[in-house]
Amino acid sequence: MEFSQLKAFICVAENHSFSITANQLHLTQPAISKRISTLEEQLGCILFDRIGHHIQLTQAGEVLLPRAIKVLQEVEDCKKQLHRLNDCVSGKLALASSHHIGLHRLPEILKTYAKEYQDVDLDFQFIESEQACEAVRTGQIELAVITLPLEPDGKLQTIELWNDPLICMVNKEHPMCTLSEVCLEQLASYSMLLPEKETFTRQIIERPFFNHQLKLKARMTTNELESLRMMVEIGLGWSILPKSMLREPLVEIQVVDLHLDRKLGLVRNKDRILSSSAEAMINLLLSTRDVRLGV
Amino acid sequence: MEFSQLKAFICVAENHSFSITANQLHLTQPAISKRISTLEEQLGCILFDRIGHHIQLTQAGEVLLPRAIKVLQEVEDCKKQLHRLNDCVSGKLALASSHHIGLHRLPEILKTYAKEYQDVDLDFQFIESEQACEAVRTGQIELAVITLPLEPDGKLQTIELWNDPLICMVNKEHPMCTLSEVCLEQLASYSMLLPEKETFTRQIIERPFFNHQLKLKARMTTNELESLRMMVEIGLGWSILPKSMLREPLVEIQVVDLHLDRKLGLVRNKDRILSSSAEAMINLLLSTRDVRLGV
DNA sequence: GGAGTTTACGTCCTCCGTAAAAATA
DNA sequence: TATTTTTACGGAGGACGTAAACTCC
Repeated sequence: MEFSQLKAFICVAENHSFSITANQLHLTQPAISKRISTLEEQLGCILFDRIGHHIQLTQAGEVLLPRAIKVLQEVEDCKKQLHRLNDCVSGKLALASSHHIGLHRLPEILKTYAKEYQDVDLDFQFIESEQACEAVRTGQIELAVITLPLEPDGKLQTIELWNDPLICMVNKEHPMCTLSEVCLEQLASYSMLLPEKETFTRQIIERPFFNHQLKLKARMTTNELESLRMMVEIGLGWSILPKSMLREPLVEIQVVDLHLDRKLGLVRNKDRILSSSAEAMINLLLSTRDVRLGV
Repeated sequence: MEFSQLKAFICVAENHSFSITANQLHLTQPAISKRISTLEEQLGCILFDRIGHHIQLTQAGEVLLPRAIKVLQEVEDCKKQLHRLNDCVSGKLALASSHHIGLHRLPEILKTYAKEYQDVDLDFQFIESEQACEAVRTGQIELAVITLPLEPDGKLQTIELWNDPLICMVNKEHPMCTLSEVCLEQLASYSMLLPEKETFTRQIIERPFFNHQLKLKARMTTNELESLRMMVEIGLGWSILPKSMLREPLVEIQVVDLHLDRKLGLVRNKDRILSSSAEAMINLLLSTRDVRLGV
């Protein structure tokens, strides 16, 4: 059974005529005749009585007609809804972010989004930036708002949103506080605290020291910047953290020739088609983009 | 959009695999690949994300899946119902009969039928036998139980059910009652009453007199045998009526070499497919067939 | 004779399968 | 390397259109 056959069948049933149907469907009479007879053959029952030139439905035809109409109606609805997908934001959005961003940057945005797009079923979770990239790569999540990786990934599209300057900070009672500024060598001589291995932020921090063949005296690592700050606050050593996290009793240490920052932004899979909900989220995020990035 | 495409789409969505789908549908992998890509092209949207070897639905695919399943379900239901038509008696039955048969032969049959086949929507009407034949010919009614025509009609199938002997009857005070039997010539000399022109019964009555070049002295005609009998009863003349209608104050007159009867039965259109309800009615009517007809 | 349906036949197009390439695990 | 999807190409089957036969009005 084919859609074209059902279309012809319905048209013939409504017009009681093969030739009128042929005109309406822009085909020839024999084509319609064949379509109907093929349909009848495949269904194993006659659909029309041909009483001279008068065509009328058999009992089987009467049964089929309303169902055929319903089927074609369904198909039309399908097409309409698919076309409307582009205009209407709905469906599910699997979104992830790192803890730090999720706590400091996203709350306002998520609030606006949830209010604006109430039809979206938002699935939000905290994942480490690196794991988030992997989840985007495998398609488990659609968007991730994270610390962007230093190395581009052929399968991932990254969009920078915010610049997050990183500064060196210590407890105000640290010996370095007496110095107006320090150099990398001095800094490396003090014990310090690092984010966990394999994190993008750690790579950013380590790079300048590596370039100068300096080895860092890392006393501890942790996976969350919040706990890293806590450790700095209780005097376990210096660290490099987002400037926005500076607060009592921490103070910034000026380091010669060290101007670090990390790029925060979103990641998506190049191979995936964007859902309407994800597209809306991207647009919302872009509207909060740092103007400095635009330069 | 084609059914085969929807089938492939559903199968791929369920298996997350083109190759497994190909096996299940007894096709090759490239065939499935093409079906899906054609469907995507026609719908104007991508249905699956191809993330490496992992296949998963896009938002558009998620929208289409339940609807596609519904459409195919509908189609399956159609086929089932059409196949079940043969086993189940339902639908509409447009049936007609002449007054006389409807009043004397059908009541019991209709009662049985209505009780046995409660799903049938019975449309029963009284029509003169000749008009009933015409209505069957044009397809307005499906079956007619009537006095069968003398001449066969190429488009109509007639099935004899009952033999209805016709006898000559008069009011018991009629002069002919004194005779033990009469001949055709004597009969023709008395005024009489005839069914309306163009009726099958009238043709049957007139034929023997016509064959003997006798002219009937018809005083009146009427379209119903009941009223014909009434006229005979009040002494307007003799008539020829079904033997079953004989009653006080009517008596039968024995006529030499006159053995008339009419065949009662059903008529259907050879060009029309029998509905299940009509088939059931035919079977019921056949079970009441006069055994003498079987000889 | 005119209109409508069916049948017959030639052509074109579509869809499938095979084979090879590209990409991924 | 082995598996999966995509692309390319050749062949078979189906669908349409033209033309003619048949039927009915």
